[in-house]
Amino acid sequence: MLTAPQHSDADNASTASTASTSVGPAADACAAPPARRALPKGQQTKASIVEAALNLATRVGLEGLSIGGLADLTHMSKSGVFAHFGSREELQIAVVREYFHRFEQEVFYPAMHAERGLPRVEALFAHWMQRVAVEIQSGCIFISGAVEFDDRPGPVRDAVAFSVQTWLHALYRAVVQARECGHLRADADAHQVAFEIHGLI
Amino acid sequence: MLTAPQHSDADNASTASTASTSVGPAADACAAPPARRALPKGQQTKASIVEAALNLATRVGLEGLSIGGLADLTHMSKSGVFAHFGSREELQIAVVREYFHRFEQEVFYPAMHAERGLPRVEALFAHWMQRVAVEIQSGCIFISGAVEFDDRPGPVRDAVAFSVQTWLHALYRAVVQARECGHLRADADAHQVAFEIHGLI
DNA sequence: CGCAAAATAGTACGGTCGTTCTATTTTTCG
DNA sequence: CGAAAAATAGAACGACCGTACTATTTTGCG
Repeated sequence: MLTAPQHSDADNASTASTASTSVGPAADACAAPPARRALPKGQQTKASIVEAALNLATRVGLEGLSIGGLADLTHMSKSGVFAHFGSREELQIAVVREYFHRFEQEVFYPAMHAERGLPRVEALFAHWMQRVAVEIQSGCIFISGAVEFDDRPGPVRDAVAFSVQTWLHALYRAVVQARECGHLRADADAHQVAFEIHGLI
Repeated sequence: MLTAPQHSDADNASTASTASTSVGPAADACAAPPARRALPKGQQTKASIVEAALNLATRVGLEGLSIGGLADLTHMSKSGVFAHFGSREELQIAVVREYFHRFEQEVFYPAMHAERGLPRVEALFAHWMQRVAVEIQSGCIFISGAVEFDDRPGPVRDAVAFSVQTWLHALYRAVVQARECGHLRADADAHQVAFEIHGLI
């Protein structure tokens, strides 16, 4: 996990990350040996719904998501889709979380294999750029979400803000480390640098 | 006008700029002497509707505009509001145009009083910043609009794109002039400079 | 298998939306 | 003033939305 204060993933039991390859804590209550149980049908389709929602959201924004639309895309009934989330808001939040999760997987973790310091900062930047390049023509959910929920307080806004801040903080730490390693001038303002890198994108 | 290829304002007859102080062509079919005719009631309320829509849109985005909502804000009936535009899309376009118009008035024209070259570029930038500062906490329609209509082709998107491009082009010209005046190094990429100024905001 | 539980479908309700149509009021102008 | 024209109101429509409720199907497991 990035720098999450707490994530409360236990009570939710199903953020529906495509494959529950347990990135984090890894220890469920179930002490199942290496024999991977086929994940209960439900979460499977829930994951596919979130997948579809993710694709859709990058094009129409979080606010453009509709349960009926997703029902069509996934060839299900509206109520079938609805049942998995309980509300539209929960669905939006699930999408944000999943997006964040992929961001972790595709940008953050790979970059951690680079040496501390400037190389790591550069790796973060490179992976980020790569991801943005793929998304070009669609849109980053964090950005569009931030605009959409700019002044609309609520859980969805919170989820977006949390994700963005967590990411920004990780970027900030990498910059600090780079300075400690002497890769950056000692008088460089780490916050400022992180912010500017962010702004570049 | 900025650098508008053509604007087709004649057929529309009523972009409802608060006061029709005829910035541009100035020559209507009516050859009225200095005696300003009170503008026909209709356009007057249309202008006030656009005004309200402008305020609303900076907070909820172009996509968040609803005819019913505006009807409440302006103490009119939905159909009363509707009649002025004929469609929601037309209303959105009217808002974009009005925003553009104010941008002209408050950013572009004042800056033209500055000397050609760097001073003018700086004036453009300063007025722009000033406007953004006032809008802070609400939002620039051009930016939110660009995000919202990112991949939703249609007249509204076109209107937004046209406005942004026109503005950007004006900025570009100012930069070119600055270079010609020797205020900027000759090898500076004008497009790049304009783009980066834009990015700063 | 067989049965409980989970997943999904189906239907319906109340709400908002953009739009249309028809009346009524207000403005404009000869 | 008075008639034509413009502006506005009001009610109704169909579409879509999120959600709640009740069947029905499918899954998982002893």
